[in-house]
Amino acid sequence: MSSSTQNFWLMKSEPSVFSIADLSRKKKTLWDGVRNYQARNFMINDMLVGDEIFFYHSSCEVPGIAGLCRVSQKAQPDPSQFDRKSDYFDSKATKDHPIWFAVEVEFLKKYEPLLPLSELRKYHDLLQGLPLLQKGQRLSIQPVKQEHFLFIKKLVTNMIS
DNA sequence: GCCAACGTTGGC
DNA sequence: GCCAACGTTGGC
Repeated sequence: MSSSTQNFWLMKSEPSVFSIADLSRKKKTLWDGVRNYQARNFMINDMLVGDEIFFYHSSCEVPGIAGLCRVSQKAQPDPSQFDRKSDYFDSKATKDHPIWFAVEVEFLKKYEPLLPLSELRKYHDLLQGLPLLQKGQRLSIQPVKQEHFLFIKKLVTNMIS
């Protein structure tokens, strides 16, 4: 994946914690609190400024793709790992040797209504290999193939019009 | 609330 | 390095 061209992603968030509406209000946010090595490595190694991201609502009444954002700053040490009062505090991390990283993301669009997971499942043939649709897939940051990304964008457009 | 699937931890 | 036990994720 580590090319200089644009990559595409899906990032999960529980809307009760941070929703697409929150991002549209803030415009930009540091994607902190990721505590999974695979997700971290995607941020460090593969996420480029300008990469587009589906903002996914998980663990909620209607899980699905709730909007679009993009990487506005490359990965930097996640400050929450140093914060004793944070849920994301990590006693093993030091400023010289941070463990966790975060990219900054910028709001682009809110999808209204969101594109439900149940709707995406109807296209499992066309979306073959999309991590989101794979059984047991819990990764909070997932790569999305360009063809899948464009197809899903089209679904959103058709759904809204 | 249930539970399958997964990642992490820690004893050996 | 193995693997059982545990904690977490997340759809339903």
